[in-house]
Amino acid sequence: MSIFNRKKEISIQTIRRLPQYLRIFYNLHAYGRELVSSTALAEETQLLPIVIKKDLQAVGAPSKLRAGFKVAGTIAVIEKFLGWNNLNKAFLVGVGHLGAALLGFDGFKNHGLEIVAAFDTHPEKVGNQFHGVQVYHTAQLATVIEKQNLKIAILTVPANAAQGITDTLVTAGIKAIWNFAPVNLTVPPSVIVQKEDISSGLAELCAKLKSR
Amino acid sequence: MSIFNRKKEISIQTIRRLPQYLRIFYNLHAYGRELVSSTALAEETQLLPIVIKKDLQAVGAPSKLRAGFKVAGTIAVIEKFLGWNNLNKAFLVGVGHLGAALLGFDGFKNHGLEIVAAFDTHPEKVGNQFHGVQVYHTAQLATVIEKQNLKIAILTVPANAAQGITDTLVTAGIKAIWNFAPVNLTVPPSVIVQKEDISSGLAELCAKLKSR
DNA sequence: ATTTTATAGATATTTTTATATCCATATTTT
DNA sequence: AAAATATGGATATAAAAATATCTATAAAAT
Repeated sequence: MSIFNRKKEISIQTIRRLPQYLRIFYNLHAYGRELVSSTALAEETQLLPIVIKKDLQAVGAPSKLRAGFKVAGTIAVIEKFLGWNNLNKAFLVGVGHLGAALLGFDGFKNHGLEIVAAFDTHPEKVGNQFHGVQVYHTAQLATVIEKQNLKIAILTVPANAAQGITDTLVTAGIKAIWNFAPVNLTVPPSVIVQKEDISSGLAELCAKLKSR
Repeated sequence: MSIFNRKKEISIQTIRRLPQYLRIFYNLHAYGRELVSSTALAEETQLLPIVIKKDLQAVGAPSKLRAGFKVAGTIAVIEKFLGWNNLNKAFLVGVGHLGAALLGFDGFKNHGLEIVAAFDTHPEKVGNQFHGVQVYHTAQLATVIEKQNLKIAILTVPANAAQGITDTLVTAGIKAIWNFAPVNLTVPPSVIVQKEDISSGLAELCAKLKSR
């Protein structure tokens, strides 16, 4: 490996903090602020200034020495890094409590995500709209995916259905699955799976509570 | 600090993996399995055997040399470590899409959590039940908290309301807040805040997707 | 004009977390 | 009965992430 193709890797923890920064920068921008220092951000985020400084430097946020990071420019680089500067079409499978809640979450527009279709098997859901999103029968998955050339799936089905649906998604050419089902999905290496599990957070909370 | 009161700290990452183990152990137990090896668990979880071994050793899971970890005994130590062996009463503030979804999530029983009350300000919600949980007006927060001696709050209100509600909760003597609002709450050091933010997961997903 | 100060920038250090290696032993295989 | 093997247990190493330290500089204060 030469020194030329060695791009500076950005750590996962840094990536996970970016949305938080982005939110704050949006607010600053709305208020007309043009510069903000890492110490000011630290107060807002309850992180250490050095963490913020390194995170923003890692994504190449523009700055002015002794003055802070440039608000507009930093928004641009974070959005570009995450691909949130234009909308990715996605769809959701499993219109249960959580699935419906996600369909109703309008914050996704700011996160580069547009949910264009939903799928379920229950007759009383299929054919209706949830928060403006049309619900199709799961049997139509492959067809709709192909027709609309969709790449991102949000999986909010019960645990026992998750792997079956996943196999269908993979066959249909899906590139990324945001998995809210409490299962470890088996997929080929070319497919990205991002697992979401709130019980981890609850475990953390309970452990801290116990040790008090 | 003497060497005596130095208890082996369990890492946060280990704690966050415990619910996953617990789920698998519940299944194994239901199937009558008495022992399971770290290699078998590794296949199921897609983690490395060494990670699982160290995690389980950290919480003091009982094992049999050359045979694996004892299913029933490991369930017991994990549950005890997390305090999930008996139910903690909790309540939820903010019966929006996400709040309602959480009220409908019956998996909390396995996670040591029982939601006994909900709060909101919308007249059409107050006085009704959501998934069997009574919704009170937010103005009654302090009263209900005190009356039922509640310690854990689940916060699913809009960002702009979060800090105000939090101040009320703190005054009422709440010990832990599970925060789903995209805000950094300010609380006294005695109060635990566990922040939940799905946009971090989405950022991770998008970053991986871009770098393909 | 001069001094002070807050900051990005760069580098170094520490801590945390993940991974690898070796060993003793109970189980399985031969 | 003997040999091979898979495993927990213990320790060592490596990688990742967080934190600290130092420097140059532009802005603010004097």
